[in-house]
Amino acid sequence: MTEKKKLGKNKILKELYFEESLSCADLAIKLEKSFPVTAKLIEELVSENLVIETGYAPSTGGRRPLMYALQKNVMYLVSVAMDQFVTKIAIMDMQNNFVSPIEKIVLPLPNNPLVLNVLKDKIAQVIDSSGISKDKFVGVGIGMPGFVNVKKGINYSFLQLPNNKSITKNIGEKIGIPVFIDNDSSLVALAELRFGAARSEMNAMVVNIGWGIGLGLILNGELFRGHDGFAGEFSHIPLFLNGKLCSCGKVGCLETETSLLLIVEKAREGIKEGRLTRMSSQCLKDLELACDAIIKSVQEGDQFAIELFSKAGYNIGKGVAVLIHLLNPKTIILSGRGSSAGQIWQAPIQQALNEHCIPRLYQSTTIEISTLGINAELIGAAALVMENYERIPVIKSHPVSLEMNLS
Amino acid sequence: MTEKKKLGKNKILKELYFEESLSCADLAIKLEKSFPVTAKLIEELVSENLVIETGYAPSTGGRRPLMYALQKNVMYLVSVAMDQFVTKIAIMDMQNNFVSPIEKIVLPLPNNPLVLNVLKDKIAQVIDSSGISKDKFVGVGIGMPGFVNVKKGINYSFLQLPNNKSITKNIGEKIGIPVFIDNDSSLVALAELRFGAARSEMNAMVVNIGWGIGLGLILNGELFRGHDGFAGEFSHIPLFLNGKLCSCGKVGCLETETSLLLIVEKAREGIKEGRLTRMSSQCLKDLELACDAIIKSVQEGDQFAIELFSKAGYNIGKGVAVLIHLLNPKTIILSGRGSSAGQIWQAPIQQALNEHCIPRLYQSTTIEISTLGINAELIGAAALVMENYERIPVIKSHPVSLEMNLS
DNA sequence: AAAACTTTTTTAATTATTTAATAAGTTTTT
DNA sequence: AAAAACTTATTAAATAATTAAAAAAGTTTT
Repeated sequence: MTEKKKLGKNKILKELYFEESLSCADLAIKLEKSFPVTAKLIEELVSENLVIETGYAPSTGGRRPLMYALQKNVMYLVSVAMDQFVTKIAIMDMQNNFVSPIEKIVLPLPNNPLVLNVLKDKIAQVIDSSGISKDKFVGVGIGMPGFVNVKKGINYSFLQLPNNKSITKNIGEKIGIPVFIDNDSSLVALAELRFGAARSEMNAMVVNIGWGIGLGLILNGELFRGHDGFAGEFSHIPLFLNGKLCSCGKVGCLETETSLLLIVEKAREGIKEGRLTRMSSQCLKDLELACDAIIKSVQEGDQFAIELFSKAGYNIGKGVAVLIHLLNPKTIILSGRGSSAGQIWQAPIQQALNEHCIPRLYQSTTIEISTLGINAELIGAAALVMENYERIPVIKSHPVSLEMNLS
Repeated sequence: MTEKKKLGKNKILKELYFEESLSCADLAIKLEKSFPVTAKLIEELVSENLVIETGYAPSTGGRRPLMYALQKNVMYLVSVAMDQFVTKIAIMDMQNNFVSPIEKIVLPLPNNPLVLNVLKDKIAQVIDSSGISKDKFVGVGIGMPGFVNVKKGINYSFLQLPNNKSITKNIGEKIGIPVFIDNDSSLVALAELRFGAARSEMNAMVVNIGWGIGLGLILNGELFRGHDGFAGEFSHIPLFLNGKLCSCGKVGCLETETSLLLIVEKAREGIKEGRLTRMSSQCLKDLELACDAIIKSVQEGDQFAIELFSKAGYNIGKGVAVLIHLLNPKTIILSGRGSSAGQIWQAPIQQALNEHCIPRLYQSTTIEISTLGINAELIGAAALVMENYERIPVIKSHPVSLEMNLS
């Protein structure tokens, strides 16, 4: 059927997005289709100018495979990464390149009824000023903190519409392009799974070290979201008997003992108390800059900064010990803003595991630092759109235009 | 192909085991095959006397579907449920009935090199004395505590063979029937998923309240085992700062604050200290009988017994709060030996969730008590064999014998 | 340098699935 | 009460997919 064929073609495009370049044999296996069927679909995609032949790959002991990749300048993605304070918007191509400068706007989410409209306007503006025709956009992917229901397109924490209406629908109607949303930490995990340190991993925990401690769970090779899409509330597991009130209203959450927010606060306090450090109270005023400054100090060997990260790392490790016991992952990936501090995390986390984990369990678990760093969420937002690519109804063929032939 | 056909037939037999009775239309959907193909396979299975027509089901608004079920007395399962002290062996048919009395032997696992041989002899003996011919047994399913690698057939905690050789292979060679092993709590969860309170659930946590606090995770409708098969080590998550040494060598594990073992110990202490209760130190001597006695006392309203369960329940609740935050399940099932105490668990666990869980999360999670009770592990062990049924190579046709026609 | 082996691609033969048409039994609607 | 709508079952023809075999292009071994 023509409907089934389209699905097959979309799957090929999706696979090529995630893998960059594949042979017909590879694709046949991934699609779980026979070789002849796959070859035919590819042939059609090539004639539609959506896919190109990229030449022969080195032989693996036999005939060299002819490789295929996505055509350039034919499809684009809009990716949006929001945190509690700042929102970043970018346009990405099918090779994971940023094709326009990353737009950054200050947009505080809590108690801000204007967020949705500002966001819509900004996305529209970015698309407009890119000069790329709208029908070349596959979709908009948005990552945001809070309790996000992916299927319904609702964020129960921020950006709420009256009657819990779908914000993906709302934005989509304004922009004219399909919209997908997910929790920020889930998208960080998705980015790591598809393009980062967890690539092709079957069981991995991606810890998003940011203003809170987020978690994206990769189970059986897929992002796990739970029954309502709220899985991964790592920040608020009750782990400490410290009597500290958390932003969520409970007491003793993991977040009360570790997070970048806490580190910045403690740094500010320390300086006030006259701790010896290369950091100044001046450079810690703005939250984002403060965070960058502390991480820089860590890398320059500042003892106070290292102490702050070590303590935070140990407490993350206590949380990770719980994860390892419950889910027996192959690897733990440290990602998000805080991961740029790099190897500093390893020792204190490992220490916590030594103390709180059954040896057999932690010995077979590795801890790795993200290579995607601060852009993980943006990459994940783009990946989110392509994860859903089969389900996007509109698929246009792109005939070879004159300019294209000339270029 | 004949190989593919066999696979399809085995899948039908498997589906009928788990669902008891299905129409051709149901099976076509489950197998993801077309109606004609499914109908043909069923026809063959009927003529091989493996499947029987059970008449017409009530109409759901159209022609009444002809239902199919597994033939009786054609296939049997051996299921074995081990705990640290006692091992139970049963023979089950395809309708989940125990066709022989459940054999119970005292068999302490720790530091006992004889376990494997005793187990093999006992299984052989049970099969022998059943009078059922060996070729009617599909397989042996065994649940056991410890770190079990399902695929490799190894238990790293007990029953170890030299060089970490597969115990499933070892037992299988002696018995002459395929053998499968899994962790006890995983099998309890499997039983609940297939025949119990978690039936057809997509996301559920099955808490196995026994001598420890086990956990079986049902994620995306399947039993989740983790990278090495060790997922669900609920008993040993570091949750308390109580300084109590756990059997695992660590400090502050969940198990140090809740388990049936702890309840029995505390009951014994309480009586020694002269607590007012209907229990006597006499009836608490034997561990299993003690446990039964305390649960009976709870149901009879004994205040001391209820107090013990309430405290244990609250601490289980603290652990469950962690599960809910991390995995956002739809339901929590209390199963295993302790679940026979029934509704007594509800209040203290709910209390702990109120205190330690974000409202949005626990409000959409239900807590249910198992209906399978003490036999959950045995049922799960049988289900384990059938979960793997497609992969079992030997499949015999069972021609209608004379006696069968006469009966 | 030839033979044996791998891997990919192509083609033809086989097999499976979908579709459509028919029929039978039920429920809902008119 | 009869007609319409719906679900299940059966069959045959049309369509599509898989499998098997063979060819092509390389690599490795003898």
